[in-house]
Amino acid sequence: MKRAQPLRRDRARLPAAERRRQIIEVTTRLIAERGFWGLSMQDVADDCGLTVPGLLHHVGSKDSLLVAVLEHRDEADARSLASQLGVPIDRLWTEGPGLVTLPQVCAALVRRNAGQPEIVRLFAVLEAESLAPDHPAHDYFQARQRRIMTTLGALVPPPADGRTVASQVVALMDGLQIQWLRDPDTFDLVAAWDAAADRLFR
Amino acid sequence: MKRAQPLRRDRARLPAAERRRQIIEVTTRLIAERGFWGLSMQDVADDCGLTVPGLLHHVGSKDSLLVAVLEHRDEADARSLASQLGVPIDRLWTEGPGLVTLPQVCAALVRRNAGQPEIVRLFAVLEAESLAPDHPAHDYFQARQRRIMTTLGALVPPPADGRTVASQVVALMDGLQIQWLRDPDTFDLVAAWDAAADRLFR
DNA sequence: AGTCTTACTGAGTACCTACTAGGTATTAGC
DNA sequence: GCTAATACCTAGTAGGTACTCAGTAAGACT
Repeated sequence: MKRAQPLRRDRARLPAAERRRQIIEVTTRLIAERGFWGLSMQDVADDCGLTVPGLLHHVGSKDSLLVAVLEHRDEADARSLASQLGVPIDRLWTEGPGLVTLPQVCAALVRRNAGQPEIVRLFAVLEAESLAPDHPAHDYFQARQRRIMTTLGALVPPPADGRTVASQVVALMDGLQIQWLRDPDTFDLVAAWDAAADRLFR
Repeated sequence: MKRAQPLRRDRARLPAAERRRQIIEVTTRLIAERGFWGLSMQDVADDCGLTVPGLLHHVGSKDSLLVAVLEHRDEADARSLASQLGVPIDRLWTEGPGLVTLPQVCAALVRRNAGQPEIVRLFAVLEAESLAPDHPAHDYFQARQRRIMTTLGALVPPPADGRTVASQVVALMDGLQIQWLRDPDTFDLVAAWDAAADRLFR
């Protein structure tokens, strides 16, 4: 992580990996602002300090750029969540009961999200946009929802139905996040979640 | 309300009011599918069986078309909700305690929404898109959120904090609706809400 | 120093964007 | 049946869209 922002306009030829990281970072921000339909390759290229064909050289197409952004996020999120809970990444989802509880995971998730509003907005916008079946991220988000429901549901102790609880937890988190994003200065996401969690978990 | 769907392609000259209704109906569907950034006047015109200038003759501009759609929805929703609760429209929000309870309003809302997935999607997509400050519906949704919080919060009995509860209720509804929209065939919105409401309201 | 790889550009394609100006033709009122 | 209002069209503007092709030059390897 060197300086990412003060990019040089005058002929900055970067190694592919670094340029790709920059492109994904910029795209993440722009999708959060305008959605995927509203994203233009021109804008991405401008913010990276290169031309549109130069951008396409790295990402191939607009659709595959979106996929790259999503995959990058999932990877980073899993890594961060694991370290925040003090659990090795490969044990994050495989272990069912005992290792971590659902309230713990949620608290960690919310606290992480509270620090990166742009990423949260990216997912909020794409989550809604991708409801349309022909959206390039439609399948991705459908699979993601299934994955989240099963993995979170597995953390719920037997008496209650795991999927139902997971569904409510996810709904509440998503909804609170949107309210927070609309009014980030006066709405305290962490406090709102903790209050809601008190009600939801018995 | 005559037949709205089988529109005639061959020179159908409609009175302004009727054409406007059709335009709003079509636009509602298309925004639900693609968002506002992804909406094109050409598509709206095509689905109405007229040209783009013909469309602009009625709505003026793309932005004002969006405003018209939103205003139309609010109006229709208020009317429907009032009749579903057996309350006159003007008394819907003005009366605080006693007339209707929060769980009642929520149950009515969810049941109505369960019957119009396209409208729900319209709001889900626009709600996320309009988080960006330069979105034409940004102010509208900010005002809407404030309005909903105060009016729903006023229905909560004194011991609890109205705005907090309202915030949780709205979050849960929004979140469950998205999950439902992603999987409308197997996800039962009304059942999911009733289960969640049981947990949330004591 | 020379070769190979590759990050990147300039020019161009085919098409879509919202929107305007000015006109036509259908309808409503008298 | 005439006139006025208006629903709608054709043509055009100025600009944006993703993407392709062929070439240039910077860096790495030998």
